Amino acid sequence: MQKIYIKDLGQYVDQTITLKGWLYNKRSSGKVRFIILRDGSGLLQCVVFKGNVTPEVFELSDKLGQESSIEVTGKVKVEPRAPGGFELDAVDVKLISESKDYPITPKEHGVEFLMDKRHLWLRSNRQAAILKIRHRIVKAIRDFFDDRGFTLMDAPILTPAACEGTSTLFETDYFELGKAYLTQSGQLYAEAGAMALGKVYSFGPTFRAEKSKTRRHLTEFWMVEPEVAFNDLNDDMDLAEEFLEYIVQSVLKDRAEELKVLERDTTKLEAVKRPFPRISYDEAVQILAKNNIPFDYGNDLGATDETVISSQFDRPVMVHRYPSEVKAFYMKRDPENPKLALAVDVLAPEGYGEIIGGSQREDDLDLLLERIHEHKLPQEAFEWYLDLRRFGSVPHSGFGLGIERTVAWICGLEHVRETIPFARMIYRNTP
RNA sequence: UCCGCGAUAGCUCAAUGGCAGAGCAUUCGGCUGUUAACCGAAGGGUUGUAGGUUCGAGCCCUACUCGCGGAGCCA
Repeated sequence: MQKIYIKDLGQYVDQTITLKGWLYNKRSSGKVRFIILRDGSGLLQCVVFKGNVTPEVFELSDKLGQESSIEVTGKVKVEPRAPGGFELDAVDVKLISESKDYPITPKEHGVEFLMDKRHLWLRSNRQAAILKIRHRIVKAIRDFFDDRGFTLMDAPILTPAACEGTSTLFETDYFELGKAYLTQSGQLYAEAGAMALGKVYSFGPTFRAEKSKTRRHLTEFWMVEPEVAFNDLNDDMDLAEEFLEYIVQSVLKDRAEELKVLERDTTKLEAVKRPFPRISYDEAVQILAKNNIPFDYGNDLGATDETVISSQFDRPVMVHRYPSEVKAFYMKRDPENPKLALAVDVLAPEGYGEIIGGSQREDDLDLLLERIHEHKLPQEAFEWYLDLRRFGSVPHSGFGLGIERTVAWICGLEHVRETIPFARMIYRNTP
């Protein structure tokens, strides 16, 4: 049997149809019951008049608990007052399975309670809107790279050693080979892919065992990492700004309704058009000085520093050429000033912080070896990576975009925990 | 790891050291167009845990547990 969804009701005006779903909320007034039906595609008010249904059905419509699964048959009517523009004049209601004492009521709830009930919280209109926008962002990411000749090449999740040598990693036993670690980045593997296929991207979950406890951190998060052979830092920035513009404009075009549910100020998103401002680390430090923010030259930018810098602009800002000491070993140094790394961070507007980190990679074998020793990394673990410089090395660059921070920014959310179906955080790994 | 804040009904929150309260949810009743509907009634409590001060502690003190916000680190 053909299923009919609420989002398609416009095709069925004045027809009698059957919808399946869950009771989102209900109201009553004497001999009329109003049932708000939720079917995953949208919400619809079903009107149950006492005279239009059997006494048993009228009685049932009064007894239904929130989130009971039901089947409603009725005539589709145009109703300008209703959100979505339609209403169902019910002639029959069938109970599929009852729901008693549903814990999430239409009133306010605290964060802890909602996170404990995350498996049910996903049913709310707001959470559904976030998940649909996340999906649209992921689709935009795949479309963007697929349309530009990139090949998807995912990196392994279990890795033999730290990719960057800095972050704390989750560790697990790995048969006779000792320890394995959950990946913190697919980048080194993407570099191997770029040497094979020219333009690649990896897209998957990454893990950090850092004890970070802020609105921008998860222990498990998703990252997309393009890597392109023969791209220098400027090409990398060109790619990043075209990419972000494409993502934001795709969501604006196709998820206007969901952004409205979230009460997102879309004028802020409409401003996200190329070109993005590009400033050097030195210029960023000057902005901090101008705003009387104490800052020691040579340090990495902190969360408040990033907020101050990004608040100077109405679109994402690209900060490039950081002191190489605070950046990863694989980043190429600026030939014009070897104290600087050819790195770029893209800071989202409105205080959402760093959403992209990228760089041109060190392509010289001897310099890369030097870096590995400077960072006291075990050379044997990176022999395969060094091979990429031994056999036809070329300039190349890439970046990583954090999906959850991007979703939080585009949706205008307070915390990344709402951007992923089931968040993993330092003090929570359930449900 | 560090700094700050918090924990009272299923949920969100009140309660000068002196009777444990409200709204929502639940149950019952009312209303023929409700929009987080509304109106009336009822049930619902070991005040996070363990000690201490006091005639008397939800409230003051100590420790612990859990949570929230932030720092560092990062996307």
